[in-house]
Amino acid sequence: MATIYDVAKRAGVGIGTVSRAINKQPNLSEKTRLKVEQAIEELNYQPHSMAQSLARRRTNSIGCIIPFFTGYFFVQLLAGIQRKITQYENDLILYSVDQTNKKETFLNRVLKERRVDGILYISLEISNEDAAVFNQKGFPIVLVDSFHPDLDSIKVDNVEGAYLATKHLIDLGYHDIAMIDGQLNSVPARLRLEGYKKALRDNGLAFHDQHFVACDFANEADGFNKQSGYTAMLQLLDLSESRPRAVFVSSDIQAIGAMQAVRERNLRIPEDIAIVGFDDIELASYVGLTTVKQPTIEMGELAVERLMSRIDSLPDQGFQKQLGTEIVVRETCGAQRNQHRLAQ
Amino acid sequence: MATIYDVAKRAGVGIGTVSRAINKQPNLSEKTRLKVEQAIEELNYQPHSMAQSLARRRTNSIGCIIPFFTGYFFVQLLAGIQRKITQYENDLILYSVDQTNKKETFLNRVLKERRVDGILYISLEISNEDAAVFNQKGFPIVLVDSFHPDLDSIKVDNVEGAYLATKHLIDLGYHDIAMIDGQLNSVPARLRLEGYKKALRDNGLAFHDQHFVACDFANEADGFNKQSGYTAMLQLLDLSESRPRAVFVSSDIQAIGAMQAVRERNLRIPEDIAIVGFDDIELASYVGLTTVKQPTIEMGELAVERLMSRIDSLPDQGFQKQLGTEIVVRETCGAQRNQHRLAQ
DNA sequence: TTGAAAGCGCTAACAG
DNA sequence: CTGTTAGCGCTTTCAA
Repeated sequence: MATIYDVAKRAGVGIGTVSRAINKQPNLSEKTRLKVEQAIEELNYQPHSMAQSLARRRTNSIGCIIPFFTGYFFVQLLAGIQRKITQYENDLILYSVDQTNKKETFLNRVLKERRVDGILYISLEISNEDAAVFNQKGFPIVLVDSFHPDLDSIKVDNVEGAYLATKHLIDLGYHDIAMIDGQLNSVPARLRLEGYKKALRDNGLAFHDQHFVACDFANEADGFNKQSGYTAMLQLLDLSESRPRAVFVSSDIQAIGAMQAVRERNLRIPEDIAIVGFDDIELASYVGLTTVKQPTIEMGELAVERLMSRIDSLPDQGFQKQLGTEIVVRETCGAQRNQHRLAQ
Repeated sequence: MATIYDVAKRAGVGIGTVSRAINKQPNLSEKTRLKVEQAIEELNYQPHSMAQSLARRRTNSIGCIIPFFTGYFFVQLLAGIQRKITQYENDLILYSVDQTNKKETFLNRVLKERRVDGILYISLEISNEDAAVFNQKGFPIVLVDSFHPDLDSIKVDNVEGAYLATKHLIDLGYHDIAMIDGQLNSVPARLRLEGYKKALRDNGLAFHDQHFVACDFANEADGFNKQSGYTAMLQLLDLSESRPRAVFVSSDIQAIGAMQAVRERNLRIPEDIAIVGFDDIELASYVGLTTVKQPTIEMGELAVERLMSRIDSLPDQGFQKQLGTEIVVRETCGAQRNQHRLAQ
C-alpha cells in the first residue's frame, strides 16, 4: 500500500509538500500541487487515517453512547445524527449500553483511549462526577434527550410535552387521568411525570398514587418498551371500579403495548379508555395514536452541529437548547371519534 | 495525559516492558508485571488507541455499511451485531448510505483509509468488480442479507421464505394471489419474487403481470417501506374486477402500508383480501400480520463472528450460510379467522 | 526476562 | 514555496 513517501518520491518532492497538498493548504505552487496530485492518482494513494489521527490528535469520529437501541425513538435520532456526521465527513462510532454499569466503562474508554473527538450522550443520565470530569478535561460532549446543568444539552421540553398531553385529555372532559411512565431513574420519565402532575394541579385535579405506574418492572430495561406498557396498563385495568377513563403514556411504544392490553380485556379505545402517547414515532400514525411530537431527527442534527463546533473551537459558552413539542391529535384520545374508525 | 514513557519511568523499566505488561504477554516476571501494573494504576494510564492501531496495523473496529436505516429490520440486525461486537471489545462504525453512488465512496474509504479491520455489508448488492477487489486484497468482508458467489455471506433463504408464504396462501384456498415486492434492483426483492413464482408454478397457478407490483416508485428508497406498500396496494385494489383476494408482500413494513390502503378502501382483512408479509418485525405481531420470520438478530451475531474469525486468521474457505425461515401464522391470512378479531 | 532502537504513516514546526 | 526533521504513542524485533 502506497505511503506518503512513495508519493513524494514519484512526484519528486518532499513528504511535507505532499502533506500540504493532501490537506489543501494554501502555500503551494499550482505546479507542484499538480505534480503531487498526479502521483497520488497514479499510486491510488489514500492517507492512512490512523496515522493522520495520531499526528493530528484528531480522530474525526464521534462516539454515540446510547441505551441499547431497540427503540424506534433512537432509530430516528440516529438517522438525524448519522446524516449530519456524514456531512462533516466524520465517522459515527456506536456504543450501546444495556446496563448502567457498562455506561461507565464506555465513558472511561472513550475518554482515555481517545478513540473519538467528542461524544453524544443519549437519553442517559450523567452523574455530577462524570460531568465534572468532562468539564475539567474540556472533553466535548453534548447530552441529547438528557440534561445536566454543567454540560451542553439538547432535548425536548418534556415537562411541557407531558403537560400538553394531559391538558388535552382534560380539555376533552376527562378527569380521572392516569399516567404510565418509564423508569423513574430516567430523566425524561421524571420530567414527564412533573408535567403530568402540573397539568392536574393547574386544573384542580388530584394526583392519585394508584393512577400512576412507573414501568420499573424487573429486567425490562428503561421501561420504555411495549412489554412494560402492556404490563402497566393491565395493572391499571385491574383497578376495575376505580379504573381511569384516560391515560397519558410516556412513550408511544409503551402506549402500543398498553393498547394491546386494553384490546385483550375487550375494552374499546377511546370509548372505554382514552390514550395519549409521547414521541410520535412512525408507528403512532399507523395505529392512530394521539401523541406528543418531538422533533427527533432535528434534535439529532442539532446535537451533531453543536458537538462539531465544540470540537474545533474552544468551548465558548453553555448551550442548553430545549425544543418545543406539539400534540398530534389522532384517534386514541376520543377527540375525533367520528372521523375514522379506530384501530381496535 | 500519561504515555507509555511516563509509566516506564515510574515503574523503573523500559517502555517495551510496559508494552508487554499491557498486552498480557507471557514472558515477564511476576515482579516487574506488578511494578508496571501499579504504575499504570497510579498514573491512571490507558494506552492511546490510535497509536496502538498504527503500530499494530489493527483498528479493532469494524465497519457496517447499511442502507439508510429507517427500517425496523435493520434495527434488529444492528442489535445483534452491536451485541456481538461489544463482546469482542471492538467498535462499531456505522456507515449508512442512501444513494447507490455513495456506497462506492464508503467502500473506497474503508478499504484505503484503513479505518476498520473488516466490514459488514448489509442488504446491499455488490458488484463483481468490488467483490474482486476485496478478494484480491484479502480484505475481510461479510455480506449480510445479500450474496455474492466469491464472498462470505449470511442471509436467509429468501426464495424458500417467499415460497412458504405463497404456498401458505395457496393451501388456504386462494388462487389469485398477487405480490408486492421491493425494488427489483435489491437482491432480496428478486429472490422473493423467484420464490413466489415458483410456488405458483408448482401449484399450477399462472403468474399475472398485473398482479405483481415492484415498489420502484420515485424517491421511495429501496421500496421496502410503508409508503411504497400503501401505494402498491392501492394499485392492486384499483384493478377492481380482477382484484386479487390475497397478496404476498415482500416486507412487513410494506405490508403495514398495504393494510392501511385496504382499510381506507373499506375492505376487510382477511375477508376481502388476505395478506402475508415477510421479516416478522416486532410490529407484525402487534397488527396480527401473518408473516415469514427470519432470524434477524441471530444473523447479525453470526455475521460478526464470521467476520472476526476472518480478521484474525487467514481466509480458510468460503462461508455462505443460509438460514431457514418459518411462517408465523397470525390473523391477516385468514387461517385463524375465528380466533381473534382483526386489527382493522 | 528486559532495554534500546527502529519503525507504523502522517503532521507540523523550522529553516532556507 | 518547499525540504528536513522531530515528534504523535505505541509495538516489535534485536541484542544483551
